[in-house]
Amino acid sequence: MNGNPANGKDCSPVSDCIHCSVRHLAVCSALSAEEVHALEQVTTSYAVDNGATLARAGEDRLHVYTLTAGALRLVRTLADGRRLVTGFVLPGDYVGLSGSDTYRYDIEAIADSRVCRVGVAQMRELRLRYTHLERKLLQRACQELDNAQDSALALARMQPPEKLADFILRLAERQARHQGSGNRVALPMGRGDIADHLGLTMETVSRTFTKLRQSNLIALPHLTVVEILDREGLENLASDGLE
Amino acid sequence: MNGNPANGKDCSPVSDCIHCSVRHLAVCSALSAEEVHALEQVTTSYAVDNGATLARAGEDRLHVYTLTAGALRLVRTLADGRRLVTGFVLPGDYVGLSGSDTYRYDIEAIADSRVCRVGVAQMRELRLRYTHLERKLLQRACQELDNAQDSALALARMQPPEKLADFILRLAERQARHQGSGNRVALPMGRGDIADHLGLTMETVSRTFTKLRQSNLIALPHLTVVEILDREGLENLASDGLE
DNA sequence: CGGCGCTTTGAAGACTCTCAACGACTGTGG
DNA sequence: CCACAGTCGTTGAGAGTCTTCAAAGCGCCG
Repeated sequence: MNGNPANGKDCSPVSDCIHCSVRHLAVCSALSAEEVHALEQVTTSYAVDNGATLARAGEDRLHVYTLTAGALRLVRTLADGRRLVTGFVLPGDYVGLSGSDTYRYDIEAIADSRVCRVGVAQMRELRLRYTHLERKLLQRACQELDNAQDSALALARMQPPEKLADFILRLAERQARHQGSGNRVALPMGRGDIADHLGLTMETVSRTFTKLRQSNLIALPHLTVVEILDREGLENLASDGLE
Repeated sequence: MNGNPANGKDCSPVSDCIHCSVRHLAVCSALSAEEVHALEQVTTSYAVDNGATLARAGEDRLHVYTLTAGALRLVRTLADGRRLVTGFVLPGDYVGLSGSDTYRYDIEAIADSRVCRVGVAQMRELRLRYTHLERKLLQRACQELDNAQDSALALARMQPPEKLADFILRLAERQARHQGSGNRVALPMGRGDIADHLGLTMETVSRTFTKLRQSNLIALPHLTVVEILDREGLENLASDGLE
């Protein structure tokens, strides 16, 4: 509810990137110890409460972020309230690859989170100074582009069970980067968020979860946890892409 | 029909980038005259017949392309034939921003075209040598990312008339970069391609065209030409994005 | 001029959405 | 510790929209 991420407590203006738990995942991994030091000078680490908004669509794009803990959602809203959740941000992800001067989506925390914030101007300077960083960002942008195209395929042409299977598998793969967790997938987002990410309604998402459960493809030990029972079956459903 | 782009005739192994008609639009614009010369050494300009396939999904990603004339489509196909046209490529556009070792879509010519082809290895070398180029590619990747997110919003949440209005306006904007043409938009792609780009059927696209025509928003002087009669009305339909 | 491919139009049907009520879980206050 | 209220998710019935299937129209090229 608090629009301002700076909540006084739990905000360290100078960070400790070297010991960062997601450094191996984040774009910072492109930097040497010395270069990381330069990054620290312009980085602020913030705690962000669940439900807080980091930025709103249309505002001047003043900062870029790297998530170190928790989860964010990127949301675009049409005039009449129709929503698209462009993406979910997990620890190690970078938010700031855009050609626009203004934010193109709201950035909202869906769990108690922690972000590293850098001004776009400072980031630009770092990019110019350290070509590794620019290279890493390009690489990241290409990956996100691939990812966006996968999402588009799902949005345009898949049926609800296929969409959900695809979503679960891709989330599982992303989480596997952190914990080597096998078949349990955490769902930090609500059913409505999943619906707005897959172009469905919350009701359809709910019905589809039950369908997958009744088919013994997944189990739902908790509202926020999916257990993959039949990975092959899920992958089969998600069609696994190309012809 | 011809899978091999090299058709013998009309293929200049050494190009003339300096006088290229789309140089101001393409990524090459980041290069100095001298640097362009280095690019020329590794570039081949090909004529590509309408209907020809430049690459297939799954093949090793050996080349990147810049389109200098004509039009291409990028196509992903599911096992059962469902298609998504990921995007249309117009002169000046770059095809090759991907994190994958293999092509993620078929690249097909939908008009008699001409491309500049560069090997990925050579391109990588140029990127390392000329940081302008890498910077330009990052900028381009960010723009494409923005674009992909706009497409996702349309795919997920817009209704057919909104999708089509949005599509026409965005195509018009892209074509305006070339000819300063005002209200006439060329449609190099067929109705089926538009359908597979917007997540609809060909029939729905056709019906929606007639609807927009009957609403006096557009005219269709030819199958392949749209004339925008009421730009404001179209933009209104397309909702123009944010809340 | 005739044939072929693409597009348009029409009618029936399937699917998801909408609307509505029920159920489960969480956190709070008595 | 229990009861309760609020939020979020699930389940059900009906309606609307796009799709599917089918046929006719149009333009292009031989």
